[in-house]
Amino acid sequence: MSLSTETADKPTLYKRIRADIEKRILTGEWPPGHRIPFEHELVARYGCSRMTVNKALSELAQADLIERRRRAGSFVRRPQHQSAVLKIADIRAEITALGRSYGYELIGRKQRTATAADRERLGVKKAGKVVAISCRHSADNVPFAVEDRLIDLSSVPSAATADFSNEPPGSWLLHHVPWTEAEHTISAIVADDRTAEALDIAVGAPCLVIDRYTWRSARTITAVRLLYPGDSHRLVARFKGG
Amino acid sequence: MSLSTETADKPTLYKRIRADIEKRILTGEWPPGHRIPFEHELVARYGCSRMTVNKALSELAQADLIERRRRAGSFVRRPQHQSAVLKIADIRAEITALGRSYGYELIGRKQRTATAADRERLGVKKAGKVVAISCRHSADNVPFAVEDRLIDLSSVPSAATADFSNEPPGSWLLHHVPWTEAEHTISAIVADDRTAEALDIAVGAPCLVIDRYTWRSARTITAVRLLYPGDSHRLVARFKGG
DNA sequence: TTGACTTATATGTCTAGACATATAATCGTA
DNA sequence: TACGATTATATGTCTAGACATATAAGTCAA
Repeated sequence: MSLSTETADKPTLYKRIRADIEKRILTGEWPPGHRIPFEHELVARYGCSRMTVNKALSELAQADLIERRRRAGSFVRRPQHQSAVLKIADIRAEITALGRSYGYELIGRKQRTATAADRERLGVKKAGKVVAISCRHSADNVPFAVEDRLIDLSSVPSAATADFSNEPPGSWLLHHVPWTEAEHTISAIVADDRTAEALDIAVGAPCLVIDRYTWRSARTITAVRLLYPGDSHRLVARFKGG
Repeated sequence: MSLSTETADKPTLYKRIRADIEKRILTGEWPPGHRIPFEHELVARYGCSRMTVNKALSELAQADLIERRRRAGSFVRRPQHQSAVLKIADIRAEITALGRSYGYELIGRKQRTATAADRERLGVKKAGKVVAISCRHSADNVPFAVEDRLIDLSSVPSAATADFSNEPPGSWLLHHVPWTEAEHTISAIVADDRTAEALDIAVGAPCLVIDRYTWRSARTITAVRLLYPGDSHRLVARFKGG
């Protein structure tokens, strides 16, 4: 029964409708399972055409905030705790975003025909050429992470001639390879001798491990393992894309 | 210049337009930065009204696959490696999904007026009542994770009388608290005496830590710390909602 | 009570227009 | 050459209709 709807505000009408509904869901006023007013009711309430409220509701459905069922109506969805948005920034961007100076150091780079271990790591069957890169990222001259990467040259031939001595391979790939899919696996290990030395931490200290496997339409691009000192690094994942 | 567009297929037209464009982006045929045909060109190609192609493009924009710029056109976006969807399942669901038997054991439960440490952990200023719960999850009778949780009773009064001796608090909250927001922080530690005993691992073994902080519209609900054996547990995050 | 059939209805998709608005491009001027 | 004003244009939003379709709800018979 609220009025104050006919005076046009700054945001567009469908956005206002969407925001109104979103607010009621987020505050808990309309709990999961609650039926949202029918389109024709919203049309009457906001004094607009059905296409306008339809656009608002469609976007809420696309964002998984509501569920639409023919003939039944639209309903608030139960929160899906099991998915969260994990921000895994490009390391250079991550460090500079923290206001710290970024340092990069190429430790080793080898080009070879893929070994059995390489093939398994990349998930490919054929034995093609690969580049193996190992490097270290630092923040304010303190080791931040060590990276151990394999690039499949049959998918990214230009990586054969790319110069990784100044640019980290992650940044290079981001700029040279089109849209990709990726899978991240996160685990924890304790530092062995080599890792401890590279990260300048004690042997046996905890490390956070990110294994990222990247492909594009069933074609492997790269596999990378990142090791962070576990007590100083944090990965933050936030539910609902905040 | 391809025809075969006037014979109606099973999917609706706008979905077909969206799928056509998505495919070209995913295969790399249209790389990041590439300008997608103008709406009026797509209108001509598909022989439909502008609203139809607009709906297709709007959804692609909402999914961050393309970027739309007034007067300039629509462009393929650069892949955003820095965000991935992390599936953090309810532990019971996670274990049963693996086909293993789920075991739950309440270790301790205390109700108290929030201490300074509790208040800091929950991010609240006022000293209200809280419930502190400690429990253990197991899979096939092997320790899977230990949980240490704080619930703010001023936000969730019904938790005061809830019985957590058989139902894990995470599952209970999922069913009793409306839509929430959450932030996850992931780190690594080495097991101390108490943790090692609870998880049946060696002292000094790596552990993956998830700290989850949950709230609803600026109101704190719960803070939980989950400890997993780091060498046996893996968190999988997949880019682009696979 | 149960199952099969019918009907009402809310959403799903689409059209052929309209005006608004941000901005890339162009043109003109200092 | 550099800067400011103008213009053209692609997207952004919206309307008042239309028909399609899945399905909840009601109806009727076995």
